[in-house]
Amino acid sequence: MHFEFSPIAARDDDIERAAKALKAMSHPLRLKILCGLGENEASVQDIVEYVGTSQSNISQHLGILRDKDILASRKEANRVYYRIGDPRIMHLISSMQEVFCSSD
Amino acid sequence: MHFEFSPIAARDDDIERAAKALKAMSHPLRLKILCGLGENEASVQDIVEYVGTSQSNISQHLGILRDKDILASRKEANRVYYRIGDPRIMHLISSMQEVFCSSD
DNA sequence: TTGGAAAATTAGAGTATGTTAATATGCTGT
DNA sequence: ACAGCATATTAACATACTCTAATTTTCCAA
Repeated sequence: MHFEFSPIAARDDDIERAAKALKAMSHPLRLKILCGLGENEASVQDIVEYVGTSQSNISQHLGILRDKDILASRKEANRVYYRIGDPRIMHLISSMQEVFCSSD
Repeated sequence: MHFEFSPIAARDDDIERAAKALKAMSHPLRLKILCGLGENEASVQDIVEYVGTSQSNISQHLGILRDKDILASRKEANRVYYRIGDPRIMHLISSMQEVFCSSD
């Protein structure tokens, strides 16, 4: 093996963690939720309107993001507000925007 | 709707493209290949040894990454060499390393 | 041109994901 | 306690993924 592996190497646990997070983010609706949220928070209803699908569907997607600690939630009266919980995830989303969004 | 959506807004096509790319990268073996490659290139055999699974399995994962234009390939004699084709993808992988890898 | 290494393809089975529709839970105001 | 809105959960079905094992293709060397 004459070449150099792992110039950007990573431990296998890091790989696993990253892959799980990416997988959770790699659904169009979930990614839209994350990009739409940005630094703000929004209620489930707000998100339903923004994304444009059923309440049940959104709730399930939010559950996935919450379970993976990508979103944090806060209950206020009748409503539940979601926000991006981890600043590192926020950073990653910004990077993805730089890579994939043409808006300069 | 009293809050601000889309501080990091993105067009739906951008979201779709990004989600597809993320999905392709969000498998542990594929992510390991990408992180292992970095700026270098490697033959299929090298990758098989590095990742540690069957040739068939690696070839299928490489095919997925190639189809999504995440990897480019080059044939030399008997072997096929793969590398990260898109500098933007390279940038994204670096960002992910910053976010997920503890190595400082 | 034949043998063998390197890589790709195919088929099949098992598992996971995503959607819809229906139902349940929880909270608020009265 | 009750009515009604907001959110979560469940079940069922369809689709997509992933792995293994077997086979095929491609290329080089003798």
